[in-house]
Amino acid sequence: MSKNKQEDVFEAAMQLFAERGYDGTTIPMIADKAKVGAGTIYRYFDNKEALVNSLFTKCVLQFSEAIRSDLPFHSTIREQFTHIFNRLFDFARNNVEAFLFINSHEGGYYLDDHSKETFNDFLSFIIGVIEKGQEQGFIRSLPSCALIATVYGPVVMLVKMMETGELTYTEDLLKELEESSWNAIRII
Amino acid sequence: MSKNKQEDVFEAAMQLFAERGYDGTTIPMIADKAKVGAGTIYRYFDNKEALVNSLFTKCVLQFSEAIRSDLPFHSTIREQFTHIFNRLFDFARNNVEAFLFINSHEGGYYLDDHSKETFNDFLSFIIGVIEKGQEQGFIRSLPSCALIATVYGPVVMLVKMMETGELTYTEDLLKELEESSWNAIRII
DNA sequence: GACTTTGGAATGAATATTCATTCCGTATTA
DNA sequence: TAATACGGAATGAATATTCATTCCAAAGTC
Repeated sequence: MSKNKQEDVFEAAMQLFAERGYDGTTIPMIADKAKVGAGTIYRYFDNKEALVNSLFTKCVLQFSEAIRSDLPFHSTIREQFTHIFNRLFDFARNNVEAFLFINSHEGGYYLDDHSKETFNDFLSFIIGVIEKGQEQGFIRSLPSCALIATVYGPVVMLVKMMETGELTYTEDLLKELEESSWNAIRII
Repeated sequence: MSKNKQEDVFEAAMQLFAERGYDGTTIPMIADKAKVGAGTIYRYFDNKEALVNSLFTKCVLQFSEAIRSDLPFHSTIREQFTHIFNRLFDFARNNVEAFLFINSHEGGYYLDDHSKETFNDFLSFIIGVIEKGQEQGFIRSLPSCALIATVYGPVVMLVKMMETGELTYTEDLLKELEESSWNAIRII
């Protein structure tokens, strides 16, 4: 029998939300998967919405931390890009459900202000890096959100493809993808 | 009073599904938005699943047709790429809901074989173009699905951003984005 | 140490609510 | 007028949420 029921609920909810979406997942489904009573979930969370918001911020913070930690601020933009791209992919591969959960629930009508703010804080950090690269003349002068889409958009799809088995991860593939992404945003 | 109720239902369902997802959208919501009675929906569709599948294939076929028509088969790959990229963006901008609906529902557990097949047919066409480009030595030797992710992933995010007002469309932006996408997949 | 008390955690059956689907009286059309 | 389309209330199933009860580990008592 598990010690930390809240963690069990988080884990079960994350898997189900990632797979079936917020509205496609019922509280009994979560309870079953977490092996707790349905009522137990309400000891930890006010309601289903509070659960999804709590889980969302938790995942975003983990994600943010994974990308931001150890960023080589004083290296070249090219090296910073490599760091971020690799961390992004590492996180996505090691936390597939969390990554897919974040992407499929970002923008959901059930997210509260705190969830949105947490996500935007993370985006601001990335935008900062991009703008420094642009000032230094290495990165295309596209709107920063367009550059984020250029790099992040493919990663989301690629991770889904790896999850379904359409695509197999190798280190060489990662290197190719990184180069490809860099070519997309750099000034050539 | 509208003449074509089925079309009204399709339109309302598409908007709601695109915004709130399949499970987050109720039949009464669709009926209200379409200004028909809930029962009327069942005159045209067996049930909610039949509706979403019918709408999905309809949207995919429109999308597919928009991309495939007039493709300059005998021009260079670079020109074919321009054609596809521009058509893709045109379709997405002129049919935002259809485009977002397709992307957020592709892979849904409620899709039937016919829906999946329709979508895969379209993918096969794109893969064909990619492989020809690879044979000719213009396109990176990445798995074709990875190349699709590289081009398509950003478009999905960009269209969402334009929808929320984060990003504003201009012809120059489109040109920049096309160049950026091409740089991502071409052999440099 | 053995026994009792206690308070919070956990449960899952019961309740309240929402939703897909049906049904039937009315309106429209041919 | 007969046939068909329509609307929206009615129905029953599914779902979120509550709550009376059980369980259990730790504290208190002898």
